[in-house]
Parts: sequence; structure tokens; C-alpha cells
Amino acid sequence: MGDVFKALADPTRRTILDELTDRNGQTLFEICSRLVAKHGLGSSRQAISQHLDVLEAAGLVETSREGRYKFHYINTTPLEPIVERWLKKAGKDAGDRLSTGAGTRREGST
Amino acid sequence: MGDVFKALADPTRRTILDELTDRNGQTLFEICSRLVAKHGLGSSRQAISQHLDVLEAAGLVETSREGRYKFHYINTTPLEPIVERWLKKAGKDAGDRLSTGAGTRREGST
DNA sequence: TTGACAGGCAAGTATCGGCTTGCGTAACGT
DNA sequence: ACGTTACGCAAGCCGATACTTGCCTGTCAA
Repeated sequence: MGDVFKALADPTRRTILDELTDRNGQTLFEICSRLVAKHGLGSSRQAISQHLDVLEAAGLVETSREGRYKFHYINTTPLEPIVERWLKKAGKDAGDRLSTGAGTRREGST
Repeated sequence: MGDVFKALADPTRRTILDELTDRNGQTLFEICSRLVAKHGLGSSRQAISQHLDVLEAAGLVETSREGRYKFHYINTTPLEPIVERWLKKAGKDAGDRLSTGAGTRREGST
């Protein structure tokens, strides 16, 4: 299983997800064409193909073959838990800024 | 301004955010110690320092100096919009699977 | 003032990741 | 059958990045 975060690290892959959000179930060549047309990206077919592999390994894209066509579908399921991880506790200790730290400085050794 | 996604791409940096979520406002040495103790990571001080720089550049960590101590605070604000980007339209075209793609195969040429 | 502590800066190394290049394969049209 | 189309595989290249190494600055306690 690939790393969802690393899959999202590349701007091109994020644009691909944008493109699949706009129109789900595109083929490789479709994605290539539309990346050039709408986003001005001049990536080669192989490059996009490898990006799609990464996205698929991360579970963000699912595929289905139909004859010689392979359709790509976005899957946002892996996206849901990744931010909750840090967002949950957010807000509770906002504003602690310079107060909490004062009591913690004794730590950090051996 | 650093890239939030690239900042999240590294597992060590994610663990640092976990650690700051657990206890906000830690110093560098504190973070180093607790990473070793609780997570078994043997990263050097400089390595962690550089990770914190990346996190700070991405806006995920804010700092405040107090004497010779520098305290680190997590900031989840940049996390909120990044997933919404694709999550918003999710669910609306789920189940389209093999139907939508069939009509799109004429594209992708020139 | 001296020494220990917390942290910063910069160069070098090494691994990883994105991209290209070239060829191969399977499905379609005619 | 033959050529075209859509895609896969694998090796190599090169820039990015994570980590180390070494030294330096500033702060505090005694």
C-alpha cells in the first residue's frame, strides 16, 4: 500500500485528481490531453501513467479495464482520516501560546 | 511559502505533528527526546531541526523564542482547505463506474 | 567569567522521486 | 492479415531531499 501523503506531494498528481473530480472515469490519453489543454502541463504519457500508478497504489484512484481502454476513477475515501488526525484536537489548546511552554523546559535530557 | 503537501509527505514530520498535538509548545530537544522514547525514531537534533523548518515554512508550525528556548506550536489552519478540495464533490458521482466512461472515449486526440 | 546548555548555519553525502527513452503487448478498425 | 490505437514494462538520468558532520552564536547557572 502506497503512502497517501506522498501521493499528494506532487502538484501534477493533485492536478490529476482535480481533473478526475471534474470528470470521473477518464482514460490515460484523455487525462494527458486535458492536462495540456486546461492546465498547461506538458507531461508525457509515461509520466502521467506513472503518476496514476502512484495514485492507484495509494488508493486514491481506482481503475477498470474495458477492451483496450482503462478508465480511472477518483476515490476520496483515503482522504477523510488523514487530516482528522491533527484537526480533532485543534482549537482546544489554541491560545496557550506562551503559557504552557513555561512548565515544560525541565524535560529533554537523558 | 512552503508546500503543505510536501511538508506532510515525510513520516517523521507527521510524527512531529502528532507529538505537538499531544503536547503543544515543545522545544527542539524535547521533541527529539520524545521521538526516541515514544516512537523509536533515532533522528539527530539537526535532522529534527530541519524538519521543523519545513513545517514552519509550510505554516504548520509556529514558533516563539523565550530566552534560549524556542517553543514550537502546531497550527492546523493550513490543513483545513487541502482535502476539501476533492472531498466536496465526493459521493455525487460515486457509482458511475462503468457508465460515464463509455461515452468519453472519442476524446483525447489531435 | 567560565562552562554547560539550547539552538543555528553551512557544506557534503546518499538515497529517493520524477521524467525520459525505447521497446513490447493487447485490443480494435478495415 | 495488417496497421493503428491505447497502454505496459524496464532501465537510465538528473534534480530534489533527508541526513550527517563540523563549527559557531547566544543564554543561563555557578
